[in-house]
Amino acid sequence: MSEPSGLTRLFLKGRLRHALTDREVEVLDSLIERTERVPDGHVVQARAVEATRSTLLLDGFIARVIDDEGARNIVGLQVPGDFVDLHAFALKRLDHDVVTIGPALLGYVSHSKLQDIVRNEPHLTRVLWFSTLLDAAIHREWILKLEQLKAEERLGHIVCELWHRLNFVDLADTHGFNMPLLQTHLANACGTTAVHINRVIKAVRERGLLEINRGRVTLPDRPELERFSRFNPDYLYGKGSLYLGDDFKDS
Amino acid sequence: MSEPSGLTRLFLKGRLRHALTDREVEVLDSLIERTERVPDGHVVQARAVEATRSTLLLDGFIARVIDDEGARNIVGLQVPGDFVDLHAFALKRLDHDVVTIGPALLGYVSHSKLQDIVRNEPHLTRVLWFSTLLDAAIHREWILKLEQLKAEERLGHIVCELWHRLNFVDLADTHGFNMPLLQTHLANACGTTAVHINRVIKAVRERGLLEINRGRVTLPDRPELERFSRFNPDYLYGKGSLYLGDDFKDS
DNA sequence: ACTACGGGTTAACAATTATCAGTTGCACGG
DNA sequence: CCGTGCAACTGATAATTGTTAACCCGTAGT
Repeated sequence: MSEPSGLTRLFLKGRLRHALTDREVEVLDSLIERTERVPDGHVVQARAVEATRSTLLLDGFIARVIDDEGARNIVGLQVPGDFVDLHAFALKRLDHDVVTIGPALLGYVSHSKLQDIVRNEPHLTRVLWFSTLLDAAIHREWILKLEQLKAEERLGHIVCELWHRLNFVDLADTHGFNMPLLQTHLANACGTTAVHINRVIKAVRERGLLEINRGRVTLPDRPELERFSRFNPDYLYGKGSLYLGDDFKDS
Repeated sequence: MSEPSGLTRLFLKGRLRHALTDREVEVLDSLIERTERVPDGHVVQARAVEATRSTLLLDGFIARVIDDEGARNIVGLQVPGDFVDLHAFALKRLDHDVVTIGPALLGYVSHSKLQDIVRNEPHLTRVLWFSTLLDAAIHREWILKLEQLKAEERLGHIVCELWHRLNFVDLADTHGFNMPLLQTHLANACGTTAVHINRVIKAVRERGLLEINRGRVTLPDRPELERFSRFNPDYLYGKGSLYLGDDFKDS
């Protein structure tokens, strides 16, 4: 089950992974106690329930969801390599649900093992901390997007973000990427309605910037889409971005 | 300068502070190396600049700001007791600016001292981690608010949030609270324009739910405003909330 | 083959919010 | 005292988005 390649090989790939020593990578891999394949709509971690483990997303997509009077609202998305509820380790109970979109492969890490990391591995602890704050940086960009952009730009923005995040883990190609999100999900994540997102998808397609069908997203002219959506990938802390320096050489 | 009461006495007050031992409180207080009074608009930590210290907000208000083509957009607010750029310790460089709104009193903590904490104080480390994730939880609620609510409800929501957060640190009273935010700032944080927020303020005032003038916010009927704004304070992880259990007794 | 269903699509109309172009009121410096 | 500047406020109009109510089109099941 735990191959030489390592179950955690996508964790922070394209970001801070290079700051990990070989030993730390081994420690990380040894954390995963069990993997599980789960179906669409599986609740990985429910809000308000005391968490005793955290989950690495090995394959598939996951949404952070907050219920608001019956409606399920997406407040975040996760892609393979993301430690989807690592923050449940520090928070103990989440304020939201973590739910799969489409089937997914999960790897579980008990909090007692994380506890050992915090006690014995200061550098690794800091890297784990970093990874939870990466989500917060993405949250902030979503806030900006929702405050500032109109629906067409929001759609472009989220698509660009997904492309970059998938590209970090080698799941995107120059022409686009695969994803299981329905128009409903995109609408939800863009703070608009299914009807409107449909119009918007059409409009952006007619600009020649974006194709979405049957789980496949095509970006005929990504640079132009990024310009159009006022997208700048720096906030993703990718290698070479403005915000990811060489500051992790030291402990 | 460092009184017996302690400069960090507001940190996590009303939340996890009770999980700290007396010794840990002492350690925390010893972190503050220097305090400084700064004017309105002071940049506490600039984006993309390598951070060597973090800042505790002792008095005043602070905004998290992202520039987008000249416009400064507020993506978060901080109140006294908040460790406003603690996440710069794990991230090293921030994706946004941290800026005072009105004059403020700051307390500085060097990252080398935080480094010592991470090495020697696993429980305190986890509490600090918790405090950064609290901001992420607030980010998520803002995302929900921007996705779901209309301007009147957004305004009510942000005001309710501020009341609760200030109440944790004893800076709110039953009738309201003081704050230096202008209508421009509120508009910004609600993802709307100054013109529109002005109309919205008027409308909510006419409902008898809210008064805002000259830095004073009055809430004649807070429970009703919370209902109106679909506000539920659980996400603030206050004592007694659904999400803050007794899970921190252990290390 | 027929039906049910979920997701995508469209049109007409209504509600919300942005934009533009001001006015008012107050505080401050000269 | 006057002028300047900033914040608050307002009206008219345009743009964006929401709502409602459909229809289309595959796929799965009977």
